[in-house]
Formats: sequence, C-alpha cells, structure tokens
Amino acid sequence: MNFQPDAEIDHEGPVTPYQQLAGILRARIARGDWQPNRAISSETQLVQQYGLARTTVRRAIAVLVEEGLVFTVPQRGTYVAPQLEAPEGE
Amino acid sequence: MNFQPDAEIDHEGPVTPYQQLAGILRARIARGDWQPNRAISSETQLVQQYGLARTTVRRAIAVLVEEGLVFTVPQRGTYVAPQLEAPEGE
DNA sequence: GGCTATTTGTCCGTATGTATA
DNA sequence: ATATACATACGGACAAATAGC
Repeated sequence: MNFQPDAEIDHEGPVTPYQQLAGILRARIARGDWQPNRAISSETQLVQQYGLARTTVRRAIAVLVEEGLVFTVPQRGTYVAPQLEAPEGE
Repeated sequence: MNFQPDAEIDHEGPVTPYQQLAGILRARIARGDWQPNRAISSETQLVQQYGLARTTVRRAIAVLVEEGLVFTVPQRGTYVAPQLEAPEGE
C-alpha cells in the first residue's frame, strides 16, 4: 500500500498504526529524507514525532528490517541500507 | 425492508433479531452515524446496546459484510466500507 | 576514575477487539 | 454468559553499550 511521506497516524482507521508508520518511513526513505548508510530518526524521536508507543515504532522498524530496507546497529541506531539493486559501476 | 435507525429489537415479532439488527445498522450507516473507513461499534458494545447474544450480533454483521457495506479487520474492528459508487476519476 | 546523555534491547502490566469454544 | 487465545497498542521500567565532558 502507498503512503504519503508526510502523512499522520490515523488511530481510528482499519490500518494498524505500525503498518502506517512502516509505510510512511518507506516513503520518506524513497523520497531521500535519509541517505544510504545514514541513521534514520531514533526510536524516541519517532515516538515523539508520530505520537506512538515505542513498541509500536519498533514493530514498524522491524517491518523495514524484514524488507531489507534498513538495518539496526545495537546501541547505535537504525540505518538506511545501501542500495543493492543499482549496479556497482563507477 | 426498512428499519428505523433508533429502533429497538423486538424479540416477539416475526422478524429474526439478527435481521432487525442488520436493518438498524444499515439505517445508521445511511444516516451517517459512522463515516467510511471508521469503525462501527464493537461487537461487545452492540451486545450491550441491543441486548443480543454475540452470535446474533456477528450474524447481523455478516449480512452487512455480504452486502459490501462494511468490512471486518481481524483483531481490529468492523469498518464502514468506502463508497465505491463514485467513479475514481482524478 | 567518575557523571550524564543517547540509543537499542528486553521485559512487565493493562487495555481493546476479534476468533473460537 | 463465560472463558481462552491471539493480535495490537500504550506506558513504564531497567539493562547494556556508546559517547562526551
């Protein structure tokens, strides 16, 4: 499903908040809010920005990790995965 | 059959309670008690509001789902379907 | 050596809602 | 009407590792 990168979380709709956030973050990465190998917002920041519980934020991030879009480094942050679809010519 | 949105369940009449509830909910949706993509009352709330058994409430909801008027999201709720009669022009 | 702040990791409890028996 | 199971969401708390002063 497609999400707007600047959308807000709808707590009343049929789509669960963690799915919405995953879609929003996916859109923001695609838009270029964070470059590859750069950290996205911390979990605490996402909690404040979107008004969600941390467990919900972590679940959304887990979705992106599962998709290979980001990777998490313990005690460091969550980083945008380097694009592996582009041929590594230079 | 037409039902009043504020009608009560008649347990003595010829119309089965689940048909009555389905008609009432249909009228309430038409009246605008719940907007599209918004959750209707939970099954528990409908049980309490109309004094029906849960199975009866679920059967009434099943009728509306069959009609495409609402859709149920597991572990989340039952939502008013978005109006699909409007052409999707943009 | 401290202290403080930040970040992810983990666990607890409570609540709501559907699904099933 | 009760009970259990499952998924989701929220809030809080603590741990561990890192970084800076």
